[in-house]
Amino acid sequence: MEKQTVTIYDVAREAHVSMATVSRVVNGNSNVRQNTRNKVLRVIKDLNYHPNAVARGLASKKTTTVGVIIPDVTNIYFSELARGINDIAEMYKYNIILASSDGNTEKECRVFNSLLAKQVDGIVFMGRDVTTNLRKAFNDAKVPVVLAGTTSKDPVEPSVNIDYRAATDEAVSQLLNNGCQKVGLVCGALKYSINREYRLAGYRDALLKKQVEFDEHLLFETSESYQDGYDLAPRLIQNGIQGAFVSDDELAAGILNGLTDASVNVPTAFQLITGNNTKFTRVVRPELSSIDQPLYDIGAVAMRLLTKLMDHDVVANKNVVLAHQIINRNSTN
Amino acid sequence: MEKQTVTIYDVAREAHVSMATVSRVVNGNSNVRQNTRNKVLRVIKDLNYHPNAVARGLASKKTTTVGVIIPDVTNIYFSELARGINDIAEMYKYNIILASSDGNTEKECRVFNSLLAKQVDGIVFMGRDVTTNLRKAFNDAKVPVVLAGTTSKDPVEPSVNIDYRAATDEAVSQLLNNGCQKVGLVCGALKYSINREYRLAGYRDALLKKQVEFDEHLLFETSESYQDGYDLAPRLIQNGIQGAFVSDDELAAGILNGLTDASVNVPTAFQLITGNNTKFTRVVRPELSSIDQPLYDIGAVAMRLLTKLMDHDVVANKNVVLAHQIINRNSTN
DNA sequence: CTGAAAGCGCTAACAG
DNA sequence: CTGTTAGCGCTTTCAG
Repeated sequence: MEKQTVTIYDVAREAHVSMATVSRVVNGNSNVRQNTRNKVLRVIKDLNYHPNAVARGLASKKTTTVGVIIPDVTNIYFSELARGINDIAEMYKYNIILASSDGNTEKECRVFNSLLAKQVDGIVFMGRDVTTNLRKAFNDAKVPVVLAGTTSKDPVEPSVNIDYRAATDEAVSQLLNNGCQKVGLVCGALKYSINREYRLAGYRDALLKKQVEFDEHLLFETSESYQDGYDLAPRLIQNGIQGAFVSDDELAAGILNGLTDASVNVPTAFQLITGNNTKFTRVVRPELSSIDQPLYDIGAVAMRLLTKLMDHDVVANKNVVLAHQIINRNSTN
Repeated sequence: MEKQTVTIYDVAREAHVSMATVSRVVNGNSNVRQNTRNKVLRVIKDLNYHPNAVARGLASKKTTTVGVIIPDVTNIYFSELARGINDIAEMYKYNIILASSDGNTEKECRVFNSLLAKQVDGIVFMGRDVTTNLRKAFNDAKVPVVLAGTTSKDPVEPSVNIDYRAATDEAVSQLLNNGCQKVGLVCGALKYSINREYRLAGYRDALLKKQVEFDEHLLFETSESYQDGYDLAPRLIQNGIQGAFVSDDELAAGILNGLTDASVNVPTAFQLITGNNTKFTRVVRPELSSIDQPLYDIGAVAMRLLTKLMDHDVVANKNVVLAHQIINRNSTN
């Protein structure tokens, strides 16, 4: 006893009008007499008609669906971005096809193409970099792509970020000013432009201003997990560092706890500033000072930018830079 | 200079075969001579043909897309489930349309219907309960729905969970056995069946076994946020409790820190067991003892179950209950 | 303001 | 093994 799907044709027949008219009222086209509209609306309700978005997509060549590529949903940095993206997408009546990339560059390309196959109207990309292959795919696509919280070597694609370089500079400068003789930079793989072109550069900027020479032993490249941070703590101490800027909050939490467990007091003996100001900064003790990135807003603005691009609106600035600040809690003096 | 989309028809023409044949090779149908197949494959590559999933969806009435309803992506409990769902969906070549509900019952219904409009082949629902309206919508839908990490009053829809009642019972029993005279239950709104029908029932089970009388002053209904937990800590102390089972990890983290800041030592003066064993349990100090829910697996199994349902496979048990355990860390003796 | 008709790009019998 | 032929359910000119 399969319930027969009721189509626009059924409605048209029952309402004694044409499919075109039904289509018009469904789509809110004003060119329909009020009387006719009401009649159709009634039949729609009676028949419990629901437009088929797939058919609509095929006919109109617009799916009102956007693709969102995310490295890992369980990473709070990305999920905060995703929430901003989601809320604005919803506001503009777009659905989201979420695709995980695992931060795997090959998979990024694969899911990107699968998103295109689904005829999404646009794509928001989150990742740690944009590889040459991926950039090529972006260019070949006939739908707009915007990067959210994601940098690349050159800012050729539309994007929304904070100024990571300046932010890192500020954080490191503060540490230096706070009396740390040696300040470390702990961050993810330098093969990623976010770390190499922005954070490392900002770190060097700060050093330069203080006329402190760059020492590669104070640069710690690691994966950004709690455990990695915890394990790294002893090495930090051995290197005679009194402070560090850490790219990721979970990583920083690990370092903090590792330090504490090694009886190194934070912030007395070691100061820490982390990079994302996620929930983790407030859960640990002492609470972590952090660069405050407006993650939700970055996602939201990125999605808003995408809607403009999809509507072929003119956008003055395709590379939005949102404001950041440093929030001092108890891991700094 | 819009690039013209190349269709199956273009491929057919260039390869001197029919659309049907092209369709066959694209879909891996074996009924094609190797020679023909190669010829078509070459043309596909030459023309850079990519099948249009929307057209395919309309023609075949299957979109290879599933809907996933989630209260909040930034909630680690749900995002861990989502990861399991995602990975298995990927394995079975399904895309995911992610829809946020904000835990809002009315919105749950709305997004459910919008998912159906998109012609998803099935839906995984995450939430804190299944309202009557929603259940009605589930029943009226002609695609399968499975609940992941989500309970309801009666287990009528397919679902994957742990035995929350037994788990709560165990946790509370342990607290009682550990010498806590008064054990509190701190959980989210009792209007949700997960709290009322399962956690509270489990709490009572434990009490009964120890012949401890139920005291409603030891039951704390609250929203599940870090701050709420922090603010709740003083009240817990005032009520003369020496231990509590807490439904949510962020909530528990707040309580823990609130207790610590009020100079109440955990676990000496107060023991805590939390419910989800997420990252938060290991980031705080002392580390939190917890019920260990296999969140990833719950999501994964739910998605696997959905694939079976979508394929109309026979499934023996539509209400899967996965094993849990209690992990003792440093918030219990 | 309304209707007729031609697709959108693909799958799925059915024939051969 | 391959081709023909209908649609899938809807939008969209184009007439009127």
